[in-house]
Amino acid sequence: MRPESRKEEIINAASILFKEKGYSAVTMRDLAKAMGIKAASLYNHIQSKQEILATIIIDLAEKFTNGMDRIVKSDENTIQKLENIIDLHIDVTLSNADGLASLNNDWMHLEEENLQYFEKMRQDYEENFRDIVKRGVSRKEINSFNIEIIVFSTLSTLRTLYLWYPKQRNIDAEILKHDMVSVLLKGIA
Amino acid sequence: MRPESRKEEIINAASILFKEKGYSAVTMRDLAKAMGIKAASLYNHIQSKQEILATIIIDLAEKFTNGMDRIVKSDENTIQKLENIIDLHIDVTLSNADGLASLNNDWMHLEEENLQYFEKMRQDYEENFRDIVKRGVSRKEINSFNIEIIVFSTLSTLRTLYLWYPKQRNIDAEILKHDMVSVLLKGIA
DNA sequence: AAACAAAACTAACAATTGTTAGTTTCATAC
DNA sequence: GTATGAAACTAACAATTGTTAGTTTTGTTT
Repeated sequence: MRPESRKEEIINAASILFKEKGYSAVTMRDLAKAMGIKAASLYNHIQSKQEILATIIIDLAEKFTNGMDRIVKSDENTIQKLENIIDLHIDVTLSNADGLASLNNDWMHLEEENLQYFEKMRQDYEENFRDIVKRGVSRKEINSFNIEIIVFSTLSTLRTLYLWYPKQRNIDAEILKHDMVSVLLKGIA
Repeated sequence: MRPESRKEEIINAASILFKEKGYSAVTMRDLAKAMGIKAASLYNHIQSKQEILATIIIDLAEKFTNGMDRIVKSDENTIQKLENIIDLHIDVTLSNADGLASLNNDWMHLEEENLQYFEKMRQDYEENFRDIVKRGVSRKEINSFNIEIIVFSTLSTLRTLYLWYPKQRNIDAEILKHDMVSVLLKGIA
């Protein structure tokens, strides 16, 4: 394991605080106290509070974007693609559950270019997802329920994984993936 | 339609602002500007910023609690109960989509008794939900996937409805209920 | 027109905010 | 042991925060 730089330590501590109270409610003094130093000392390592938020969110959004691009390019069928999307969300959630809270709840506090960049990535992601579902319906690979409802219900479950996963003790990632696929794709009734 | 009291107008305006930026990022001056008055004037109608948040969240949480209590007491089967829960979420979402943003994202900024009261209601709600699913599995009314995953995926979809519903133009509530039941209970693949 | 209540206003407060400037501490390399 | 760079510190700033006190406006009722 590569030792964390001081900057990475600060960003990880910030991720946890942002998850608990939200970006706006966390002060630089809160963050400093969590690190065991004074607020001014943070600025030896980071440029601004905003930079911390942007780092957390943009890095994660790019992981999703890159993962989705790979899946879109692949020549698998619809079910396989959906399974890969579920995998992607589980992998990202396992690697940084804290940061996902900021991505989901504090993206609107990004400034300027980063806000636009994020919104573009999110929109593209949803459109790729929707296209996969659409194609699956037209090929009769999945049931022809209202497409928007399929997209919404699946995506909202995957996006909320970060809230739920940490509460499940020692659930194996592979088992989680398998059961997730079952519930989301095969229904419960 | 009963005319809104000034206090209700303020709370509705606050719900919209809280949805857009979160409780902590909305200042009393922001809220006043949205109302077309000065910040100090708000205090002729409300006691504090905190009172606004508590009113929004507690009222909604009680709607869910009361609805769930009715469903639990009923002698319908598991599928019917789940359908009624979906109905409940859709009804509450239609009646106050803005306020649901605060309930979902800003509940941790409630103070003291209200925070405890809210957390108790949320916990009871989830336990009632889980018990219904458990009973459904043991009676073989629904598939025996991992119960926690069923609870989580269904609940996260229903809880996120408030984000998605306003973007769907003129979708009929009855159609929404029907399709929602199909997707959540019968699966998509 | 006088009285009254509702609802707005101005002015200010004490506390907290993100951030900067300049200085000191401390471990490591020479 | 002295030089160096990383990382902490103290002290302060200008702006913004929720809120209060006291006053004026507005519209309705007598």
